[in-house]
Amino acid sequence: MTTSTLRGLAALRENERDARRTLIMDAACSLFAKKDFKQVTVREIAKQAGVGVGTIYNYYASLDELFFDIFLKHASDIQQRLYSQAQQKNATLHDLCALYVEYLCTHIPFYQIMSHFMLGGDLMPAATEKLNHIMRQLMDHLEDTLKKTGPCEDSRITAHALFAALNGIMISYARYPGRNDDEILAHTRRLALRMADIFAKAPAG
Amino acid sequence: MTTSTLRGLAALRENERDARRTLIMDAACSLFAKKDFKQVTVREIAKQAGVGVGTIYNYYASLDELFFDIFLKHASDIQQRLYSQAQQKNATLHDLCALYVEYLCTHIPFYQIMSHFMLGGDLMPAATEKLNHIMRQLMDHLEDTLKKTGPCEDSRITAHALFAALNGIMISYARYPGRNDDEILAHTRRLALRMADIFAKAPAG
Amino acid sequence: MTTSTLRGLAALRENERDARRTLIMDAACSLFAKKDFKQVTVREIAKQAGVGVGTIYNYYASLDELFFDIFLKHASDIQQRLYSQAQQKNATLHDLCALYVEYLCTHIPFYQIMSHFMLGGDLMPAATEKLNHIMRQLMDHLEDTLKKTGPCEDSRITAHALFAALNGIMISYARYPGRNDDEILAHTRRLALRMADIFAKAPAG
Amino acid sequence: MTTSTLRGLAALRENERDARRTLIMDAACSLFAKKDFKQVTVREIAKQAGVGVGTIYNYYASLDELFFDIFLKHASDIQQRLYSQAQQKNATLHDLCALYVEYLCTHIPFYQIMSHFMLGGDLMPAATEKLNHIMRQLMDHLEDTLKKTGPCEDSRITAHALFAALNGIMISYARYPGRNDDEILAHTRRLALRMADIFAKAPAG
DNA sequence: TATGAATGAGCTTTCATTCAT
DNA sequence: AATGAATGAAAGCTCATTCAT
Repeated sequence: MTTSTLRGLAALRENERDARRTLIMDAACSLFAKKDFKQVTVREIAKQAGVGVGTIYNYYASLDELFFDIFLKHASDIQQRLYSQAQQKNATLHDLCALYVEYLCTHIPFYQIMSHFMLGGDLMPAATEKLNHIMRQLMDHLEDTLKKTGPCEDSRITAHALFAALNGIMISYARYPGRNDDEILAHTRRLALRMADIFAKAPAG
Repeated sequence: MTTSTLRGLAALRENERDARRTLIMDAACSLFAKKDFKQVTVREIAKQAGVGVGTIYNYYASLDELFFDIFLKHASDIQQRLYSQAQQKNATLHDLCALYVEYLCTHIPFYQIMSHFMLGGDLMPAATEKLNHIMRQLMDHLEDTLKKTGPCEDSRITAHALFAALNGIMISYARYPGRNDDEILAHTRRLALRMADIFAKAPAG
Repeated sequence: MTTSTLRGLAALRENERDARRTLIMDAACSLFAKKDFKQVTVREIAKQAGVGVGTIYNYYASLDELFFDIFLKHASDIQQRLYSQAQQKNATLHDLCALYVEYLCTHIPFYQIMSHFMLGGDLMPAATEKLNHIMRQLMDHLEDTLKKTGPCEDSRITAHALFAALNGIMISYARYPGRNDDEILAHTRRLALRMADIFAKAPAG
Repeated sequence: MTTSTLRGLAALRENERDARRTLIMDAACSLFAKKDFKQVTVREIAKQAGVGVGTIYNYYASLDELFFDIFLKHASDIQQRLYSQAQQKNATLHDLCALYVEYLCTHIPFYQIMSHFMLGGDLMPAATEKLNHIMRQLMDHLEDTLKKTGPCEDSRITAHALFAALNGIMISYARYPGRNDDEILAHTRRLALRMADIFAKAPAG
């Protein structure tokens, strides 16, 4: 058996491993549609994924790690979308805000997980680093867009504020009691656009 | 025994009852300092409060009810502070934003509970109504302040946006991993002020 | 204050005490209509009776004692009815059986309590003695009726058998799943009459 | 691994599973000797069985299900015995009655559980069906024996009456206060035989 | 590597009983 | 005598995690 064959096998195995992880993540996500992510149990995930309970622990050291992985996947997903949007001509701050909030609004579990880790979860150092990396990228993107929109002296802090403001729309209105999904989507979208308006006119600082 | 004596006794008992409720709430809050509010158990609260487990159920039908009561108490508290601030001369949007965010920042458990109920908690109808009432009051207050700050056509939606933006500061930075409490307080305060700047210049809509 | 006055007062108090006990028993019985007697709580009884929880313990040392008192009351009640029936001309074994089973069938909680004490309850000596006394009276009554019905050498054991047989109708059919109350009453009644037939022709032994 | 090996393994597992269920049932039954079956707790059963608490819930969804399973096992057991007895030559109604009552008398917990489900327990539909099935079988057996014993027009209702009468012996005398086990066994046996006498001479109806 | 039965600490909640008023 | 708030042991049950196969 040659070295290159070994490398090929290893790659294959790595691929398989990733496929399994994705399988498990997807199973978990599909359960989030039905219930609060904190109520989803390992057993349910295993059943949904069609694997044994123990198998999950071959891929994740704990449930929290699985949840964090799901978070990363979504974060990467949204980054991708924002980047794609930016590639298009004339993409404005409005578009960015709308895209971001719509994404959150249609991926509530992602938002719940993010909240979980930001408000109470104790992340491991490795996770913290990854989180910071993602945040920095996102913040860069926001800052760039803000700069294109208008002059802004302290653009970094404004980017932070914008990020906060958009997240806040979710926490404040994503499950407003007594409103249905369509009403909520309409309201959050409207707020996102208003937020873009306001930040577009943000004073130089 | 005269009528007035009876009334006195009843009042005393009512006071005592309130004192006990406060005792229990305070015990719960003090535990929130150490762990996520969802991880706090009845037993711990009872021990902290120096009462029996059963006693708690003499005052609250369930843990969720206790948590909601804590939420109400804090919501009322912050309303009070905002109102007091507004009474003072020259209270600005900056002051309001700073006060609100500082309050949240120094009462994280309150924010966690709010998030819990807003993101996933199933509130009973009575609770929902109370929640809506509080929200309306707060929104009125924000709207008033915005109007005083400058012309604003669609001031209600702007108030909603401001509320969301301030809450978002918390979710986004209140427990930013790798920073200590002072740094976080400084950062959130700075963001609150920047947010006030931005909203003060909000376009008429 | 004279001795006779004191005696009058004492009697008054005794009456009042009995009235209270009856009040409590009736409250408990009215709750039995809604749920299994084992599920009825002291709190509920107190509320239904319009007295404080502690008051019940002024009249009964424990819940079991209350239940036993209820049992005694019903036992006495049914004795009374059987006795009245016997006073009438031409009262037959059929009448006795029908009356007994109908009584049980319309007083299921009584039957449940009886079962509770016979199958598992540890009675205090005093209670045991009372129970035996009642049983002896009932057995005498059954024996007398059997003797009137026909010659029967070992009439005592036959009385025991009849008593057992009638109770058995209840345990076996009082809550037969899938049948409504009327059907059950009809079936148990029919069985009671058949039982009377059979025992009326009981061999001399 | 061949198909037959797999089948072997599956069978082994099924056997193991049954063995575990039996282990748990036996543990529960052995506790019934000491206390009312309603007072037996999951923890006690687990300890007695030498397994963890959670293990029990791997085999039964609830305590009630375990109890019902115990009931089924005993019901099946007694059916078996009655059937075996019937196979022998000259098995009479006396033999049947004696066997049934003796079985109940030496398996009081079974009788308690039966009473529990018959008097108050809410059975699931599936359980009700099983219960009815068993009852029908037993009743068929009683009816057959009665027919062999003598002419009997309405033999079904007489079978019902006999079943009730035998059960009644238990509820009425199985734990008669003040008598020891031997006395009780002797008395119930005597009553069972008397009952057989009486039913053997049952009028045609 | 995949499995899933076993585990037991841990949860919320109930409720008979007590006792200070 | 009447009260009802306080109590805490005890209940049934859950579920993340482990580990022998």
